[in-house]
Amino acid sequence: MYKYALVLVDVAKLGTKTFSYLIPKDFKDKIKIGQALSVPFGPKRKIKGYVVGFSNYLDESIKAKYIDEILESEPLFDIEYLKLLEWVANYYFCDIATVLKTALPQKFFEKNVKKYRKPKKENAALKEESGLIEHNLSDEQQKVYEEIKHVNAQNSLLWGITGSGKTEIYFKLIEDTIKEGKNVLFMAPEIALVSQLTMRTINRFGSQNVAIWHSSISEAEKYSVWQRLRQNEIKILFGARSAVFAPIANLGLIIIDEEHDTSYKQTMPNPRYCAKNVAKKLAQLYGAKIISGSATPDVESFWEAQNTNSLFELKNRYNNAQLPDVSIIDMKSERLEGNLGIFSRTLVEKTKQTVERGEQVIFLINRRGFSSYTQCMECGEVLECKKCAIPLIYHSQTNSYKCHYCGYETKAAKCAKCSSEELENFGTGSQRVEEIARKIFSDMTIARLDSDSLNTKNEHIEILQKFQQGEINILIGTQMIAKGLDNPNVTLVGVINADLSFNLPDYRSSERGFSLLTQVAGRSGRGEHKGKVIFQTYNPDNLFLQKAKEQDYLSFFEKEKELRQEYDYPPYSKIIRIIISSSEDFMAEHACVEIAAHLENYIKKLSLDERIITLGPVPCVIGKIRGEYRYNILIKNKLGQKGHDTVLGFLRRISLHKEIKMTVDVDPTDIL
DNA sequence: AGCACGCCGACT
DNA sequence: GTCGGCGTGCTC
Repeated sequence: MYKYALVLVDVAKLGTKTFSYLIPKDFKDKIKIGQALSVPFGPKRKIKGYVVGFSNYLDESIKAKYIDEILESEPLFDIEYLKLLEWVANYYFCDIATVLKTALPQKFFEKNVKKYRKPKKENAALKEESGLIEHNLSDEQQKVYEEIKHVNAQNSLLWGITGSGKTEIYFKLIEDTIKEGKNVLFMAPEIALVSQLTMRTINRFGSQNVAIWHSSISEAEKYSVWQRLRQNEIKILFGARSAVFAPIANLGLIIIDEEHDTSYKQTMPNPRYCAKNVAKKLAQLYGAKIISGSATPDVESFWEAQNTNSLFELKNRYNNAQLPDVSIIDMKSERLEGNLGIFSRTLVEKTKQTVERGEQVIFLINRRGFSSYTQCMECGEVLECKKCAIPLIYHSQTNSYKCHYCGYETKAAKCAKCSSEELENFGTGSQRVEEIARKIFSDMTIARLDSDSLNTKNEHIEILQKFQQGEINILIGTQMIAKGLDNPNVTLVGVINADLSFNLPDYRSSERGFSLLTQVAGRSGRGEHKGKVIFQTYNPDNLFLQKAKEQDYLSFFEKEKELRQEYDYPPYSKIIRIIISSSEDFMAEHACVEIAAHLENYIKKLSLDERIITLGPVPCVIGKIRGEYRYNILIKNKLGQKGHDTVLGFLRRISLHKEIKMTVDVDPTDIL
């Protein structure tokens, strides 16, 4: 029996440090790894902590105190789980307490933790509709399924064109895993897709032992699901990004659907983890397998799958549905011929024809709000957020101007410089598309779906349901409608401004643009009728737009790979982005210059400057957010784990003036 | 994070 | 003389 318990204390900044506490005699048999405790800390505080290890030795200079109380009778996690958290903290440059805060249900951090009691009622949201339904796989699906089943690789990538029936293969693998007595984590990029998939799964496997985990699930529910997972009462857990941290007992299979989707990466608070990457570690620790799937895989994932012989392809649409016919409309010639509107004549005509045939239409406009910027007609000033260096976006719905970064909103329609009220809105957002569409297609039913149109929680689902039932002729939406929508009656997709997707100053913008356009094109013609897709553009010659028109991922990949290699971008390097910010512009800049110089020097001294390339400092593309001025250092690491450790090790030793903030983003999804 | 200790300016 | 400013450092 051990004398001391090593306790991870629930205090930020002390994340990686553990404290030793004496174990009282009557606690000896009860204390296990992962147990939540109350411990004395400092002269007059009692705080929460978690057991992360044991020891018999303690330095003589330290006088240990006794553990105060056991807060949960059962441990919250096991040793492997702890290793996962430690790995996340190390890799993503934060402390383990921060990871713990993200990973565990908030209920565990409340002051008065009650002992867990099993809920009397079963989860009401999950209604069982039917038992096990057998689905026949097509020959191609069957072949791919067998291959994945017998491959040795831990991670497999299922690359299947839109509508090829990847889900059926997932289901088959889930079935096998459950038969082996193991459990499954099924991740989808966002909540709407999680719900859709959950319904399908329940119809297939029944509601027993299925649970959901994402950011909109209540804390009480998470708490209860956590306990059920720990007790091996759940066989399939569905979830978004945060579900990688759910403590699934006996994990056998992880499915990552739509793996190209950037919402697997948490961008905002620390830990800025990517659930795909965490899943890899999780699979390693528990000996589980991963199946990722997409029609347009992440360039890095595809590259890796190719190089590890773990790429599996579905070439045909299920039921032999044909891929849609895509055409590009040059909006410049449209203008020259006198059409100054946002809809090309072809799109208007095709829309009318489609709706007349009783089929449905989707318009994609990759920008919410009414316009893209508002300019003063007296002095030329563009309305800008006071706290962020980006334009305010006019919203016709609320008749106000909003900052899409900090959420600032104002009704004041006045130029900040000359107070003129002569303002004009330029550019096209989803609300303008809706307004104009309602005029042109006045006899049709039109609905808009973007993050502003969601007044009530269920509105999103209601609109989608109406659309699925054919009550809506035209659905206008931002990228959220490009994902997963499976309506066989949609035969026309119009992309209002295909250029928007490619023009961000970011190394991944081609990839995002290609993937968005391919995904949204894939919504068209999923049923018996062949689909049509129209990309409207001012840059008809854009190479990646051409590739998206041809729906040729492989050719896109080859081209993109060349560019990435030329500029040392992933997969030929790993990126670490350091953002230095401060409310004082010059302080941020000065600190950033200094850090960049020191870092560069350090790397040079180690003679690693050939393989660890530092860029910067440069002002961020968005130079100010929420009143904080921002500067960038970009590191391209071609030295793998060693390079990573070198850079993060250096950063950990930096101490900063209190006016200066440093944010480290490992493997960022964008570098704005 | 808190909470103490500690070393300098204006006050009953 | 002391009350209190928050800079610095420690918490098993």
